[in-house]
Amino acid sequence: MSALPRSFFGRDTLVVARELIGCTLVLDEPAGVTRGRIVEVEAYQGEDDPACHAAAGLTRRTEPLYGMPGIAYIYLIYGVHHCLNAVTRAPGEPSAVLIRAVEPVAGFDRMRARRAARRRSPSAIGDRDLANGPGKLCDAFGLTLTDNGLDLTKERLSIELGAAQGEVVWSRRVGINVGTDRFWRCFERESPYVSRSALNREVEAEPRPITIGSIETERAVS
DNA sequence: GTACAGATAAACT
DNA sequence: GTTTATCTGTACA
Repeated sequence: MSALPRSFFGRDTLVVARELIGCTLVLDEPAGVTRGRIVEVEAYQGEDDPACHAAAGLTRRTEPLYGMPGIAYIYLIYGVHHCLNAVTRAPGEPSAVLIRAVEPVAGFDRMRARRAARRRSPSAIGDRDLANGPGKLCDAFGLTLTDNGLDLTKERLSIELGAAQGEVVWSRRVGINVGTDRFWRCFERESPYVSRSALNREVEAEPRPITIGSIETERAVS
């Protein structure tokens, strides 16, 4: 297997989001390889998307969003957790896919150790809870602000092609107070490895209309 | 099983 | 000084 090329990421964000479902996030370290199947993502697209960090325009923080597709945009949220995004579309078109949950495939011990290291009590962490959320995922893969700007088409952290399993559905994005009209979260409906907030959600099935290249005309579902 | 409060730091106003 | 694309422990059913 080889890393997805830059051309994969340099497309419409909703298309990239959908096709990332089933792909494998790969961390290659001297200690071993850590792998997880992506089962849940969210799209954040353009300065016109009020929930996208680029809605505030180009700043030092949002600079990666305006850069090359295939770059990792990692930021700290609530002062505690990190979130991993893959930058999409062409340079100057700020957008990204937030990787929200993966199904652990390899490197269980490293994931468990890194997750446990950031918790107060040493209670056991089940496989389902290793990476079923954006913050947990970054903990499990050891990703921090120092990894912001990593090139996902290179060796250390990459994504390999894969296919979704079962039904794939879309819902509103979570954890935000604006832009909630957009059904831009995509996940495997039957996967036990999606985040808790993906359960019992109003969803719509595929196929859904996608207007390539025009976020203004993107359908809002009420 | 669900519900809630609190943690904590970087970026921005 | 305010905001934030979350997780965890504790409480209760």
